[in-house]
Amino acid sequence: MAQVKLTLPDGSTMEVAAGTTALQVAEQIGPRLAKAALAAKVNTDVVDLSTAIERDADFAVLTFESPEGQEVYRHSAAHIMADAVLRLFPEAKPTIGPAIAEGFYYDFDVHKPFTDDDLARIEAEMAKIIDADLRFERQEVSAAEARALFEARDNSYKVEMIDELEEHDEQTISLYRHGDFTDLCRGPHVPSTGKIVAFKLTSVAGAYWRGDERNPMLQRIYGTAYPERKLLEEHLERIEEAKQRDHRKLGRELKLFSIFEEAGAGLVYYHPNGAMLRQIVTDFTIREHLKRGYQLVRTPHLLKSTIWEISGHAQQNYPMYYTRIEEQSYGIKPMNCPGHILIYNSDTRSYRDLPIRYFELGTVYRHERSGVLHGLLRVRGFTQDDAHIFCTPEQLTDEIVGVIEFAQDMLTTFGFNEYKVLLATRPDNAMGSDEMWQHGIDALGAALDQCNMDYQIAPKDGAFYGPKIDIALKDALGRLWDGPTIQCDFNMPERFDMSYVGADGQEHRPVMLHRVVLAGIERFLGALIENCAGNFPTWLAPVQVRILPITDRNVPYADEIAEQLREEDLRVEVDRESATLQAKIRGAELMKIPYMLVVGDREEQSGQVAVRSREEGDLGPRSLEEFLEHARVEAAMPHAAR
RNA sequence: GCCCACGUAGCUCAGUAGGCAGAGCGUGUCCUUGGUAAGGACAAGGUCACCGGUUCGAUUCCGGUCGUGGGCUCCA
Repeated sequence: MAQVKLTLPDGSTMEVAAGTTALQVAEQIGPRLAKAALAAKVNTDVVDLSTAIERDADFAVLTFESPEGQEVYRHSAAHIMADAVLRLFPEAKPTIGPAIAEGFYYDFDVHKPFTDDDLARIEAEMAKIIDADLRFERQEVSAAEARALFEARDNSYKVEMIDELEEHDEQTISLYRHGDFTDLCRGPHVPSTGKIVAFKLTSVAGAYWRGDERNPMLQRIYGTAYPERKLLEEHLERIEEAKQRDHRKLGRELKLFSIFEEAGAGLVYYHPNGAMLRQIVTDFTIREHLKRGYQLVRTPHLLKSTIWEISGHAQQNYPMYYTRIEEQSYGIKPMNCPGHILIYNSDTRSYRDLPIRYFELGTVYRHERSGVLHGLLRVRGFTQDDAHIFCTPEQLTDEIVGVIEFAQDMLTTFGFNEYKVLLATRPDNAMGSDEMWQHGIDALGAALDQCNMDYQIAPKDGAFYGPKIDIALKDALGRLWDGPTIQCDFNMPERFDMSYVGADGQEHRPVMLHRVVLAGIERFLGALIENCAGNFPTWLAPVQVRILPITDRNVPYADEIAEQLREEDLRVEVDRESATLQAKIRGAELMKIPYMLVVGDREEQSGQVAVRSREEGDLGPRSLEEFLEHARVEAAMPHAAR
């Protein structure tokens, strides 16, 4: 019998008889691996363990350790869930059910939404299916056969998917069956339902078919699955811990901000601590912009609606607010670009002036739909660290590199190490010539490469007016929120007839870049709070030092120390409560204040302070000067890493 | 905006099968003046989100509005 040569992930090779299944290969490598095996990877294809290997290939056994293995595992769990749902609700129509980052979901068309009680029943039914250890079997049929199968079940969703597969020239349609449940599915799957050890259905939600709100709303059940009970429990604990870092919870506890129901959804009120935090962040941002050759500008919140007609926002029905002043319609700005363009256009610009970089902490209002509002992460009124760069086509790549580096520096300085970068390309409804688009995309891509950024292409995800780079930050629960963005704009310069005089004495159209680094300050603060769990580094902490007098006798000394620290521009407060030292320490710890200075009779006599740090606890007594030497450094605004 | 769940004291939450509303924390006063994460006593705090309906009577049941949470979509 013919032998085939397999190259394993460690680079070693092994020979097996042609026709050997992936599972048999795993068994030959080792019994433990075979037991943990969920699927296999042959060259670049992820396949069932029952797949026979017919020719030489790169070969890897996939376990739960690998992302692909997790995906297979959870996708199989989704099938089991769909089976359980159909057993309990025979009229339900399964649509799609993929694995996602931390679990899986399945969308069903049902007459009545699922309740929490239903989830428990579905879980119980899933347990039965798992106990029965039913084999997952792959079956390949023609599109016609597949269509007949799902038409018989009156499942138009699956029929629609089969039609699309056919359009994409798929030769055969694969089905996966376990027990009496058969689903349209590319696969692969784990060998049998018994492989699923620990699972939990976490929530029900509405979701539109294909994510389009014009389509019917389906009922989505979310769940997750792990090969060990312990891993599932750890996952659930992680979620609990993440909830402790939720910026909405910390915002209340640390007295940072409020959103008042009676005053309007999505509108933020900063309390003294939050306003201080915000001020430090924006002061820092302004300084960093000035360092990088940006010029500060400032534009009004109201512009005549005629401006929004020129910009095109009015015609596009951009979700903005309008008001009337003496019979004139005004729009409340949802973005700052028109204002910056007016300033640019107020004078004749030469190529020698470019690039021009206008920067503004611009407060904008957008009518975000009620269902999407979320703490500070999605609001209706927010302030952007917004800039517009006007440059020549030749300057474009350098300008983009400058912004990417700026964004990297700022994210690093604020402690964000995890983010996702997307380069969005031309959508179907785009305006502008192919050349312009290609120039923009090339410039963005070249800049990303020059900055050694890992990025993914988001095809057709650009704005209609130009391609863009989006950088997304993660919140406590791992959800992504758009942060820095750099957008090329081929539309506005046309609409506002912008120009500069070139070296040739002719008028030219400048290239325009929209960019935000922190993005929405509100959103940035929300992400910042979650990222550091409210333990702001000393330079950002709204209160840097709290002085804790042990008895009322020591209050005047505490005040004296506070005065000296304020002279040094430290943010200090004195705890005057008639409470025990323990209680005062607890209070300061709960407020996550970086330094506590305990002052009692002993300190008063020696002229010292007893330092306690949030991170390191009791550091013992020292002179005020000694504390200050250290605190001055920590409290100083950093120079962005670069 | 759409689907589901929810809205009781400043916060976290009990409770009322329709009959005068509860706890802990926090706050105030008093006592206590203490040495590195909660000292004690007493007190004040609620049109049970808002508006309407059913009812002898609604915080509780029904409808609407506003808001919140988890999703969908969109976006900084």
